[in-house]
Amino acid sequence: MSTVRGARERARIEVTAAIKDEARRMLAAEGAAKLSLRAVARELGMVSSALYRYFPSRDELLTALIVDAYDSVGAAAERAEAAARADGAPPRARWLAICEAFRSWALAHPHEYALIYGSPVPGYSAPLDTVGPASRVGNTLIAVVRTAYEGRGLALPPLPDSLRPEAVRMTADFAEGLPPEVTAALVVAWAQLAGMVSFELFGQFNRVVEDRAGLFTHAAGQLAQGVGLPAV
Amino acid sequence: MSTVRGARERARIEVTAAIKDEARRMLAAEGAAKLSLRAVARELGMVSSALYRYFPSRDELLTALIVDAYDSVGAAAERAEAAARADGAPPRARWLAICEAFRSWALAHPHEYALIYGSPVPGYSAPLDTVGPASRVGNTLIAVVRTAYEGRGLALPPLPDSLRPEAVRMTADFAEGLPPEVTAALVVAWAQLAGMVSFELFGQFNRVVEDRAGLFTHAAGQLAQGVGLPAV
DNA sequence: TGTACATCAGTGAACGCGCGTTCACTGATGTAC
DNA sequence: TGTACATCAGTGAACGCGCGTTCACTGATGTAC
Repeated sequence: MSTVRGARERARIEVTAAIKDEARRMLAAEGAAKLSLRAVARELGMVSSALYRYFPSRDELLTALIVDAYDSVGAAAERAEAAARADGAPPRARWLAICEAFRSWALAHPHEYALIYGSPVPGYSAPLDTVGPASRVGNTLIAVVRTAYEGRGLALPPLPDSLRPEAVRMTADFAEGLPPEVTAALVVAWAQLAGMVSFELFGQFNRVVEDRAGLFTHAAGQLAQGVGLPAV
Repeated sequence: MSTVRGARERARIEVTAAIKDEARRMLAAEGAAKLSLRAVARELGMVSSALYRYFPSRDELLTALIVDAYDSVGAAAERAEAAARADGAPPRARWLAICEAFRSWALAHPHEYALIYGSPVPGYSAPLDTVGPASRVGNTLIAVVRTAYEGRGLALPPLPDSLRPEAVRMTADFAEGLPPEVTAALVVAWAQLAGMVSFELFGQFNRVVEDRAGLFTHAAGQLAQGVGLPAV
């Protein structure tokens, strides 16, 4: 009954997926601003109004793509971490694995990256559905650092007194169990990690950096240091 | 003769400026994607075709805005550095002044920031005219660090052997006189600085960080450390 | 198992919109003699 | 200083385009009796 729903229901799922796939393809080819319902419908051999059976508006389609992108990069980060953990890698190596996975995903999906980490799409404001998926990469980083700190107490990153209340609040909000010093350092490291990737992807490294992979790996290691993960 | 050119020439300069001002205003209100020649003309009480006397296409207008934005943020960084230097501030304080000026400019001009440091405008590729203005902030950071290193030799940031050739090349290209270790650290720090600002501006800190100014200042200090600027 | 009705995916035409760009033009400003 | 011509800013109409969204419809799939 619930598994073998009628042809109608299965068709609906398939068409919805086909629409998202095609939209993703256009996103990759042209960017979010050029994504149009009409173009997607055209490519699918449907009439544009038919899409309204599946998405009530263009913004809803965009939201679905955003959620999918967050889930995609989140899953990539989680996979990389799990693989490193399965190899018995220490926390620092798992941190680096996540960083590399993040960059690789971004290079492979530049427009999806831009959609979620680039300038907001004008006139579009992300609904709350995106909050959960948006935090998957960050949570993976937090988890790695947490296990490192649970294993053995480590030297804490510096934290100015003026920032301590904020660090305590953030810890309670999404990094329970970590020292506040580490939470603050983590948030900074995460923003800086994305900064490296954004500069590479958005062209700021053109005519400046050539060995981008090398520079990124180096920076990711420094960031690991910054959150207190031991060098060896 | 060259100073008191005819009314025609003066008018041309004024109208060109008015067009750019209005375009900047629309950029601030709606973002780059919504910037249209027709809307600018409408707002200026002209007919849209008249703009073609001043800019041969929409892309040329965009380029002018991009160059202006780079110049604007570059000038802000240079002013902040000069003011700190005039106060006799040491290199670290001048570095921090630049960082704060960068963030302040970004918060005051979010769409201009997005235009130059956010996702590239689809279908638009920046011409070479933008290269010079684009490097003003970076050059200001380089200059501060250079004076610190010329003053007294300081502890060098770590640099893996595999990255040394690239660091040497970058040094020769745009940071002559610095140790390669510092050049590499500088490029990383610059990308990470922008990463902090982008996360704040593009909404990644929503529901995560509240004391954004505090976190940024802390991070900017850490970055100063990272390029070898002494804590005191 | 067969029939009557309800559901719903997809159609096709239309609405109203805004866009970049071209083109022949008019009329004011500037230049040469 | 005055006149004839050249330059050029701005006009207004038009071209061709693509967009999101609505709406009345047809016809196939599903459901109840």
